[in-house]
Order: sequence, then C-alpha cells, then structure tokens
Amino acid sequence: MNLRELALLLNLSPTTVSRALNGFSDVSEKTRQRVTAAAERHGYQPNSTARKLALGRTDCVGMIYPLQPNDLNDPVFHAIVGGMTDQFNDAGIDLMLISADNHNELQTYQRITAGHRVDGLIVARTCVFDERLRYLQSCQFPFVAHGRSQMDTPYPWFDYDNDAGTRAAVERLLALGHKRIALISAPLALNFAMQRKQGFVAAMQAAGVTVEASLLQEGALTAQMGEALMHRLLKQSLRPTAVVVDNNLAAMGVLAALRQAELRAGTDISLIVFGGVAPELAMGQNITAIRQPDPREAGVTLASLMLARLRGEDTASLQVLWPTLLQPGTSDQVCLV
DNA sequence: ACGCTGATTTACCCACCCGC
DNA sequence: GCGGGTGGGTAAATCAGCGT
Repeated sequence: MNLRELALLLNLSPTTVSRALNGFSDVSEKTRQRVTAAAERHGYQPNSTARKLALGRTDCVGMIYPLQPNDLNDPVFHAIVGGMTDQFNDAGIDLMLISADNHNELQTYQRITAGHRVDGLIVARTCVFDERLRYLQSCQFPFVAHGRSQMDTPYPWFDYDNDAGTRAAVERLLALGHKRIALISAPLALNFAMQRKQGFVAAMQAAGVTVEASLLQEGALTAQMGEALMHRLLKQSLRPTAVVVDNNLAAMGVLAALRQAELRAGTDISLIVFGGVAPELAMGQNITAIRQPDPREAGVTLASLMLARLRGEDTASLQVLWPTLLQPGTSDQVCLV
C-alpha cells in the first residue's frame, strides 16, 4: 500500500494524506485521525526511496566498520551501538552498520558518500593521521569521529581521556615502587594507542624514571599479538616488574603468556589493563583496570553529536571528552617499596 | 467582500528506461 | 543521442467553502 492507494481509499489527495501523517497544522484533526487510522489498518509505510528522492536525505546514519572476528562478540561494541540506536530511533533515524574490507575502507567511504546512501557517518577507531576523516572533511560530509585525530580544522568527536588514563596507571605503579614498567600498545598508527603511550611516557618522565625502549612494545590488538609481545618482555634479561596493556584484546594474550610462564599477576608481576578484563575471562582474577565508563551512554552521546551536526550546529562545539576511571583490582599489588 | 481554514494542484526530487 | 515519461513522496502555491 503506497500513499496514492491510501489516498484513493480515503477519497483524499496524496498530498493531504502526506501532510496529515507528517503532522502539518493545516489538516483538520478529524481528517488526520481518519488518515492515521487507515494507515495503521493497512500497514502503510512510506517508501524510503521515494522519501529520499523528495527530501534529499535518507534519515539514515551509517557506521562503516572493517569488522574483526571478535567485534560482534564484544559487549562494549554492543553497548555503544545499542545506545546510538536508541538515540537515533527517537529522532526517526536508522543506524546502518556497513561492513567494509580492511584493505579498501576508504573506497567504501567514497561510494557511500558520493551515492548519498546515508546522511552522516560515525567513524570508529580513528588513526593519528586519518585519511577517512580528511576525506569526509574535504567533501564536507557530516561525520562524528569516535576518537580523535590530527586534523587542521575542528571536527566533531567523542573520546575518552586516553592520556590521563595511562598516566594514572603509571602513577599508581610508581607509588608501589615499580620502575621497570612495560607498556604493550596497539599499533601506534591508531590514535588511542598513541595517546595512551604519550600518557605513559609523560608520567614516567615526570617521575624522573627513564623509559627503556625495550619496555615499549607496540602492535598488539589481538590476543595472539598480546601473547607474543608479553613473551618478548619476559625473555629479557631484566624483566619488567609491571606491565600496562593498552587494550583488552591484547590483555587476553598477555594473561595467557603469564600462565605459560607460571607467573601470576598480582603476585609475581603487576598488571593494569586499559578497558579491563571480565573476571570470567581472567580465570577469576580481579584485574586492575582503566575503565571507560558507560559505553551505552557513550553511544547516546555519539548519536547526539551526529544529530547536532545534521542540524548544522558549529562543529567546534561538538567535541566531548570523558574521563577514564582507575578501578583497583588485585592484579597490580606487587609492592616493591 | 473578506479572511480563515482546510483541501487540492503543481512542480520537483533523481536515475533510469523507452521511443523517436 | 535526446527528450519525455516513470516511480512515490513532499514543499510551495493555489483554490474552495465557510462564517462573518
């Protein structure tokens, strides 16, 4: 049932039916009720292609995602998407998840924007130098970045204070007497990894502790890589007494490596994980974590920023930074003082 | 005759197909 | 190769009917 058929049924013009359903004030209440009742009775749904044609917008926001095997199991990912969905639905907007090949992600961005498939895009996992953001900025396509990046002009973003997060972790370990503190990072091309490393280094330097290059291990965003880098750290003649891991995926591998070396976090070595590890995945251990609180609410915020951007609000005002929270567990209680 | 309300008409959106 | 029609919907302009 399309608008024309519904109008024919009601003995009204298609325009009047459209205006009645869209809440225009120049349609009488009696007519409006008649129209909405008939629309409901016949299960009328506006044809989204036709709407796009007439309005020049899709009422769709997209998120292009080079999905990794574990992403769809990640409860944090679910919570963020859930929060966004709720917020968008209230505004009558659908969230489209567009999976992309890891190798030609930018090509997907070009296809989606040039084809006007969506009104705006959420960009996740930002890079220090992010060609996707630069591309969107250059063609003035509305977007909100989940994470910051190095850009010449202001752009809308939501992020956690990564820098402060690792600084807090290092300060805590320093207070326990640690000096040989290692950092296992995700690839440093990723902006969050770079910021977390900078926070780590800044806290060490502020305390006058030299940062040995061998204690800075980079490139782990999977359990496999986390395990490999932890093994590398343990092989060193002078082992670290504490380890900070900048993401929870690598942390799974770090825990595996510790088990293999028959070391226990909290007894033999101190461990703090950015993002934390669920107790059921940590063999019942309570891992000290740098938390990014309330992912669901983060999703709501991301969507709100997108809606504000679509309303044409000044991008410089659409920047939100949330603090992280250090949640003490028992995995970092090795005290050297 | 006039203004107001509520409805209809007209024009247009964009990509594609069809016929001349 | 070009112009015109098509699809479903909406915005703006226009019209009809009513009461005063």
